[in-house]
Amino acid sequence: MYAMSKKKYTIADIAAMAGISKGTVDRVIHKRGKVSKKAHEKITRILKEIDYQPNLVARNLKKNKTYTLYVLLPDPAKDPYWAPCLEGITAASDEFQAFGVMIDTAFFDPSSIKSFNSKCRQVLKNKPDGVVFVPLFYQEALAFAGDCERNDITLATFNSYLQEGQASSFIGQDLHQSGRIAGKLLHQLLGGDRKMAVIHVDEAFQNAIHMQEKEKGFRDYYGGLNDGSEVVTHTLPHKDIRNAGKSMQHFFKAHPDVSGLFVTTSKGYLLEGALPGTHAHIPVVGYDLITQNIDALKSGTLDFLIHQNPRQQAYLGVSYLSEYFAFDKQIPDRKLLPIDIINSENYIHYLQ
Amino acid sequence: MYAMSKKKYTIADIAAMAGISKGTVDRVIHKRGKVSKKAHEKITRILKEIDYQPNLVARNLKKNKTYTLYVLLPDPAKDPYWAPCLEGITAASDEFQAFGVMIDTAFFDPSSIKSFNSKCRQVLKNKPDGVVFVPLFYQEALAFAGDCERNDITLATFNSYLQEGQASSFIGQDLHQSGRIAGKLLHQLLGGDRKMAVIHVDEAFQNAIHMQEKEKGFRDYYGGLNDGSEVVTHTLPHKDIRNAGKSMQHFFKAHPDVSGLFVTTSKGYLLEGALPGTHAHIPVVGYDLITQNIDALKSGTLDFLIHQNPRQQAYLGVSYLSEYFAFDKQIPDRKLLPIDIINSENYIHYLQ
DNA sequence: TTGTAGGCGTTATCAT
DNA sequence: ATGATAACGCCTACAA
Repeated sequence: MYAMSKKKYTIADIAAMAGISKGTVDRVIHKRGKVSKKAHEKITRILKEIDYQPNLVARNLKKNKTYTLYVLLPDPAKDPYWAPCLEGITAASDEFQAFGVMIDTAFFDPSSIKSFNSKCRQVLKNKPDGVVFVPLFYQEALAFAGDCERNDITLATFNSYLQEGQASSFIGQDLHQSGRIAGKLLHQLLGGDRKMAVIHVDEAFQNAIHMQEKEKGFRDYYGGLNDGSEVVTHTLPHKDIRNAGKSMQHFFKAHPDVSGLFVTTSKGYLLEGALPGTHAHIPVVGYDLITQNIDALKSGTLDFLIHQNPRQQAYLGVSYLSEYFAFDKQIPDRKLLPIDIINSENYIHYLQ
Repeated sequence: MYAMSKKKYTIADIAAMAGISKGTVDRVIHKRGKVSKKAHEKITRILKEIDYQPNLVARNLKKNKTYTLYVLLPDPAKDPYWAPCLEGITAASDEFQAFGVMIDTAFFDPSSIKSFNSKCRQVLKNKPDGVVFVPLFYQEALAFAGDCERNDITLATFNSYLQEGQASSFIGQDLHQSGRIAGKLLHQLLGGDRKMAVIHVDEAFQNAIHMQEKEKGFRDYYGGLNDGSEVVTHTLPHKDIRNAGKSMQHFFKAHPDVSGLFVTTSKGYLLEGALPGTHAHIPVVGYDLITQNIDALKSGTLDFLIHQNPRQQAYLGVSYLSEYFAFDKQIPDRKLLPIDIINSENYIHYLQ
């Protein structure tokens, strides 16, 4: 029989034990000074002895402050990747509004720096206590983070990595490792000594760093095999997206011996019908559970998806700040989520 | 700019708006009667209008009750599968003890019904407010659930399914579907028209239902292919475990054409060195992130593991009951966790 | 340096 | 049927 919790003492209890008033105990607990050495020692000893845990409920009620958080998010209407974030935000909002945390959300256009800057100004004008945001544009995000710091606004970022520690927390994934995972999956499907292709497909330049990290991880994995495997890279730039089929045909003409594809963005579904019909099926690993990708998973165009769990990222960002304000919890400055492997049989559970 | 939270009203606010005292408002909110029709109507209308949300912090402080929960768990020392549950329990304990929830844990021997019954009696004697337990022994667990219900003890179960709804909640996985996932993985690795084997390896009979469900899912998947695939089953009973190699050799003599294995328990690592060296590598899918399996994953004996996330199951069980008592939250009567696919590159993120 | 007296929002009790 | 009041544990202001 293994007990994990113990009796709870109140400040009044401690005051009684020490033969001193509650006020003095409180001063010791909060290190406000103005306490005699004797009293300080006695109380400190008791606190240690009983491992005093303040009643957060009472503390919170007393404070009775309401905190405002802003979430700054790429518009899900412009890129469905972000849609699940709303669920996560709503869940956290429901959970913490009872504790006085109010959450507002603002969208920016993921293809417009101007839109981002404009929303940032709007958010700053509202003087929230905390901000959770996606630092899609590195320089601008850095500037915004500086503004927040100067205004004593606590920060959490997710999805994209901004900067070491500071006042800001990061929630996301190890992109390099996710590239390795993609490599492992294709290696498992195909065996060794193969020619593999990394395909970068995206409409926006902000993903460049993401894509590079993923590619590095992928190459890292295949390089480690030392079995004669080869990796080539093909980029489908912005304007070519509607001609994905054409572009891929050219690519396959130049590399007829490629036997597996790694698509570094959520645009894997574009390969539907763009792969040479003459070949047997070519295994493809992609990213993100957007509906088009799930359809492609079911139809067999895509074999595996890597899930970045945007819902959970947003949920955690909001939760961390909420718990920080409501319960004085420490904010972890780095939280890497598991890298989920998805196929046509287990995707459903991740849609929630 | 998308707002998700609204202003908060107190009972005093409402009383003032209605020109009535707080006491009457409280009576309406809690349906205690002894309120005139006129007052009732007026207050109800206001409550609806402002969508009144009681301040849970204040309510909780007022109640100021401490709740006791018991977790009844198979002894991790007897089966390492359960070890991560302790982390989950500790995490939930840390989180909720500030809200007056005390959590105790008791272990039973997973191979001894007597031990289970004895611990059950011990738990009942302590008259906790809630119990989270693993119903490993169906009949005995049913009896215990009945005892709890009679003693007004709120229940949550995890890992094994006990019974429809009632007062008890279930947290676990869709085992049938996890069998399908194993099928899909092997199918992805091997292609169609193959002979596959389901291997049941276990020391204890309590897993029988689990293993059956998983096998059904697996056969269901392969049956759906309609491509000439075949599935055979081999059971390594309790006493043969040390002779896994021998038993598997016999099996392969009878079925030399088997090209993939699905091990329905956490004992997949026993196949290390038990597979015919003459063959090329035979793909194996197993269950659970215990250290031996992870080693086997790294060495290449196992290709994929399915993660049942015992840590999260225990965490959620405790959390649900804690939130029920501390915040009057409803307990979901069924929570199916995602079925995580693990290989040698992504296991690390699931260990913590 | 120390003690005391409210008050946060909700609820239970006791008068009215 | 209704209203006033005290109490939960913590914290702050003010008095001693």
